[in-house]
Amino acid sequence: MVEKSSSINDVAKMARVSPATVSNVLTGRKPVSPKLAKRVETAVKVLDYRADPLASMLRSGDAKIVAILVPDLDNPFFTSIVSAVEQCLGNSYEVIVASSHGDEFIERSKLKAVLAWRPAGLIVIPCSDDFPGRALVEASRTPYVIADRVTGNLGADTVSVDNEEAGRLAAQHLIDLGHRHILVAATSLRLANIRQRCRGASEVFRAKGLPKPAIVELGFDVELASQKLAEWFDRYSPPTAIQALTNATTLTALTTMAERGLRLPHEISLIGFDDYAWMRARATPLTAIAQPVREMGRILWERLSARIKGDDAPAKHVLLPCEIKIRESTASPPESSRPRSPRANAAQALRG
Amino acid sequence: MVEKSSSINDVAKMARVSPATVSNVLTGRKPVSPKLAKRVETAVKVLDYRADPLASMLRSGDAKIVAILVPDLDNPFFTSIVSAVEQCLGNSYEVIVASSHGDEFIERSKLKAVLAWRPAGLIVIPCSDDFPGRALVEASRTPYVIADRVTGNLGADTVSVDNEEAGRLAAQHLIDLGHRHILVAATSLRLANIRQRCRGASEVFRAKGLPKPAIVELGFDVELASQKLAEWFDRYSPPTAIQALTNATTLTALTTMAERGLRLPHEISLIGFDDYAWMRARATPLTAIAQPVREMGRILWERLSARIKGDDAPAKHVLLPCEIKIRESTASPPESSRPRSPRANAAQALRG
DNA sequence: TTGTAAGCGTTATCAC
DNA sequence: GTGATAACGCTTACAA
Repeated sequence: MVEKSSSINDVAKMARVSPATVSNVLTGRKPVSPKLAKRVETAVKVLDYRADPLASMLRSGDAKIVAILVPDLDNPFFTSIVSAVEQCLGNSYEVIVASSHGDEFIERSKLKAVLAWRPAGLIVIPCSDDFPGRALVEASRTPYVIADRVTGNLGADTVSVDNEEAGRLAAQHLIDLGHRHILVAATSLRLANIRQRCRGASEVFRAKGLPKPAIVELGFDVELASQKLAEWFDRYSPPTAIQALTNATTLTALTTMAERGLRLPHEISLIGFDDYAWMRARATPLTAIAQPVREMGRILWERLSARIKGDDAPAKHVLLPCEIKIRESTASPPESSRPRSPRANAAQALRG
Repeated sequence: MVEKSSSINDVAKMARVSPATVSNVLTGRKPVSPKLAKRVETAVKVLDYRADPLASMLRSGDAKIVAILVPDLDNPFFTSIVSAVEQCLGNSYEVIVASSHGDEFIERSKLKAVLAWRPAGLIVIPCSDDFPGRALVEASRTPYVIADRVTGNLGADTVSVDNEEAGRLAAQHLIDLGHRHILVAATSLRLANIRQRCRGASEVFRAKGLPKPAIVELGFDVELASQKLAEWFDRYSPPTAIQALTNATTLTALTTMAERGLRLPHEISLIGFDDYAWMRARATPLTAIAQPVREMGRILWERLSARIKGDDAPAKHVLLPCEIKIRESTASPPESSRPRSPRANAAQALRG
């Protein structure tokens, strides 16, 4: 025997009021006399009633859903954002997640699918700066906030870290340690946030009158990335330090160094991006640029919920500061350093 | 000017048919003559129409949603499951995710919230074996599949890895290398899958006539876990090898070893659980027990979609094999703690 | 095969 | 302050 869950009418009947009054008690949109309100509340408890969100939404146009669209659900940074937002939502909103798999076409189609549910709001990490899907979102008039990747000229709220500063922080640390030959490991310069991190690094070098650091674009394919970095090492002499611009390139740098037996920090210094447990769980814990993920989630929701509540102030662009966690993967460059040939490394390895 | 998105009536009007016919063309529930069908299809294209999923669901009772409830959205294993499932879904279903934060009470409340959306199906990684929320799910008659954590006596489909074998695989490898003093690092023995991994390990030892390995329960709090492991090291003499039973305890083992300056693999061998990029991106890549995550996602969806389609065969319990990735964090135990055998000596000599 | 009309469970409107 | 009643946009009897 299937128990049909009770509807607003059942509650109304039991409380001897009209369904409208039940609705008013529950949503609080209109005042109800305490006496009737109490009757309704007990009926709700007895019947274990909860409003069908679908019917309620169908009528009101306001679905208690926040949609989150990210480029990749296997990237811990993106999932940590999802997690951080989820923790802010409590019981009042559900989360729909979707992944664009880094593809603008999929992004558009997922956007359509997700918007069809008329979510109260949308948080999106676009897979490209121009975010062509934006038109779709705006046509739907769904409140939305762009996270992480931000060109800045879009008319939407954005929440990201101060990428230039992140770049500066790392470069400054490396320069302070005496490094002059730094390799900046980027994923793709087609992303504004990556370019900003590069710019931050370059800026510090220029300010000191030093030549700009080299930049290598490793892409998003893990296998290919290691290969590209290895090729770079072969073509040019290895740098004395690597500044990774994402968690992925941190991993790539580590992989290539492990393959070549280059030891942290004395042969090469490495400064990672993001801050995960595995970066600390090492004989040589990684110095890293930590993004304030929890905080990002919090602000993302703060902005979005403001928009949901009807805030129509001009777009705000929140820039959160990163923090440098200085640990042991960065140190002064080796004495003999300055451009070294791969051969020289063998000699050095013998010392270790 | 706000463009109201077109409804089924607009399509019907443009195609000069009834709304019912439009519905029948789109859902395919009833046959429609090719001529009208074509008219409808072009109208749909012209108006860029998509049925409002909420209205459609309200009427039909079938929401194109798969809900996924996990204990922790910051644990990469759980998010990798979400990701793997998401990739199977294509465009026909949306994903609602929720986290129980490892708390049965929250689990129940999230379950209620999520079920209120009448998802077509539910995938759940319960936070405890008895899964008290189960009653809720069954009362709602939502098709569901339990993943990862499985007592086996629940009347639901389950998909997990062969945990005993996972435990055996690791223990066998360690024994083959000559280890006799192994520490098994578990999160909590209240979880059946963890107990099974333990049992697998113990079994191998018993079969060889060796004393059972020690087991330490580290819990789910990262800070506390390191502390507990450190205490264990202090109380008993450190083992020659650690067999981690989850990705979290792998990290804990690594942290404690780093803190104490214990070097892999010659002072202690470590076999990790799960297989992430960071485990390979090390001077000493980690030997690890890899769970077939993609495959789990695939089977999870295969089972769930079968149930959604009405399959009412008795519950199936799928056990997927783990794979051991032998790398360099495991080696023969150091001279002093190892029974002498020609084979072990040879191995040691090679490593010289 | 197709159209008409009746809901699905809620909230908004508008009388009272 | 409260209660009928009419939508919301769709699917599904049922009639044609």
